[in-house]
Amino acid sequence: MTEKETNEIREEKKSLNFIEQIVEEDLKSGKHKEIITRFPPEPNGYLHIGHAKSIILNFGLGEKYNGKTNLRFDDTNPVKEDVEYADSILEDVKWLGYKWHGEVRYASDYFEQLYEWAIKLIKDGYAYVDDQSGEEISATRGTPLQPGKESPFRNRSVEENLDLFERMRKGEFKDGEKVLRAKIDMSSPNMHMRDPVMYRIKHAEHHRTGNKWCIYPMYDFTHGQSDYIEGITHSICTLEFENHRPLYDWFLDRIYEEGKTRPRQIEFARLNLSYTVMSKRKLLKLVENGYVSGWDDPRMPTISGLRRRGYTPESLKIFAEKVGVAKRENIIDVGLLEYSVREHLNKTAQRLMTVLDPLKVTITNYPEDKEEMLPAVNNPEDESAGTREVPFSGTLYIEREDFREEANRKFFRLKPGGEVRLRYAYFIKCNEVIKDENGNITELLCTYDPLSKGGKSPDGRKVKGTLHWVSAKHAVDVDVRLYDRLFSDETPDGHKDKDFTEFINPESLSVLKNCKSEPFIKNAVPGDRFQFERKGYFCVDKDSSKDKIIINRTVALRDSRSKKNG
RNA sequence: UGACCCAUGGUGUAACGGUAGCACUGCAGAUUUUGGUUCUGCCUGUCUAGGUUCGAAUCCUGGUGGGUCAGCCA
Repeated sequence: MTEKETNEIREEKKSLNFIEQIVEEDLKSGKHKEIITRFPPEPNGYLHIGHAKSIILNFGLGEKYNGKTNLRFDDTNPVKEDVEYADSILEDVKWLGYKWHGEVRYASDYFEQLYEWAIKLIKDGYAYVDDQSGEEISATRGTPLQPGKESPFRNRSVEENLDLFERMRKGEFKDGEKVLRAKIDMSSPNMHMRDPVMYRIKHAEHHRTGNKWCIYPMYDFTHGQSDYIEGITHSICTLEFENHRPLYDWFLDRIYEEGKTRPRQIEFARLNLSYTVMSKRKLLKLVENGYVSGWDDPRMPTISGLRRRGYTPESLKIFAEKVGVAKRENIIDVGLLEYSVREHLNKTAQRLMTVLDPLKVTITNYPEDKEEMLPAVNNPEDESAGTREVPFSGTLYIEREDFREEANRKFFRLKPGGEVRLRYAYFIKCNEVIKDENGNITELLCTYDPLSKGGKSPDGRKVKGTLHWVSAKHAVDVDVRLYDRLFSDETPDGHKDKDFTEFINPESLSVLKNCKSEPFIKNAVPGDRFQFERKGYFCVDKDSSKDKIIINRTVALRDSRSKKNG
């Protein structure tokens, strides 16, 4: 290898994000021989693009450093969780292309162990049963500026605590009657250290443990220990858990046994995207109030929505890579997400010609009844994709916007007396414009140049415009759903006095009926992706039936024409 | 008036005490049978005030600005 080549490799080497740096240091120092990360969703909603970032981060780390990544449901609150959500989460992770290590894990599988640790803490004088009501606990917790007050039950004997806690488990008390709290410091400047609740009573059926338990551990008493049980080395979460870290460590300090892997919590900034909302609550509102058709509506920033919209797993990985990982609050331009799909789809998508807004064109000098098949390239970025045959005839459709009666110099599509190329077909010249009684253009009469077959210039004359087209006789009617951003404001939930729903874009969906596509589309099945030449990337929707193909626009092609004024 | 965290072009993200780089966006141009792709060039940045140092985006201190925390949610 030459010096130049090694330099190039060095230059191409991506710099590490701060978590990768920590991982590499831990591996290098021998702190860990192998890393184990985890993705720990609560099954209480659908995953969104922000979760995708986290999934890609965690599983990506596992892959990159030859470690493992677990998938664990943080299912400690039975009243909010549901198998429907759990199933969708599994589907999304699989779709992204990741395989979790071993079986799916559940925090609920650790309830017995957690209970034993709770007993240990009681015995060691680190936990107590509190009889105060929720309101009382809340009122005595203090504020960030003022210390809290100790519970009158804080100094119960170990024996009494043990007895009470056991009876909590047995179901002797009603919801809210008692809780188990950690005995830490009611005057701590960190609110999470003011005797946090470890267990609460909920006589509710759990989606996995059924009615076995009526006490459920809180997140803080569950997460770190679950990490510990699984041998997680790097427990990566978002910034809002930063203040929980002292508590995460406090519990671990009390149960940790020498020689075992001790997990480290690391926080990074969650993803925010412009022109959308990301919180589960708000997404739920969009679904419940019918602003969208469901969690997988192609306008939703959910993984299932993006999938239906036509995004590829690869495109989301490209996106995650470009977005990076850091601790700074951020709002990513949705344009970067769009750029990422285009980048992937440009290299992989089958090209097709589809006319979205048809205008009839009759080739007056083309022999009546004649048809011919013309070869077209399937993907100019991928020679191995080969070619296909596209039928041509004397009656065609072109895009209505590709013709203008009055056109300036910068408009180099079809105009009266002007000549354009029909892609892979012929040069045509417009001779006559036919209109209805209202003055609407209904048809164009053109002539073609037989010598320009294949779109080649027979005499070297320049024809700047190239249009897509479809033979009328062979056209397949399809419905196309055009999507635009769901909100008209960059940060719809960033206004104090206005609800985010006020910024919903009324034109986020428009449906085009009877678009004309070439016959190739007939074999398409839901999920198939195409580039409709000159228009954008599209994806066959699951709503398609045998007699009607329905297509979603993933994203339009970049368009430098609309930015200038051609 | 507390604790913790953060601060680099319009947006993201590097630089680990030694020339502020990359990507996206924007602008200009080349190529082009997609006004796509590709290629070239350009614009724009270290929150502020001190300090340490031969040298500071980087280390220290004070400000300023932003985020998180008062669920028996995660």
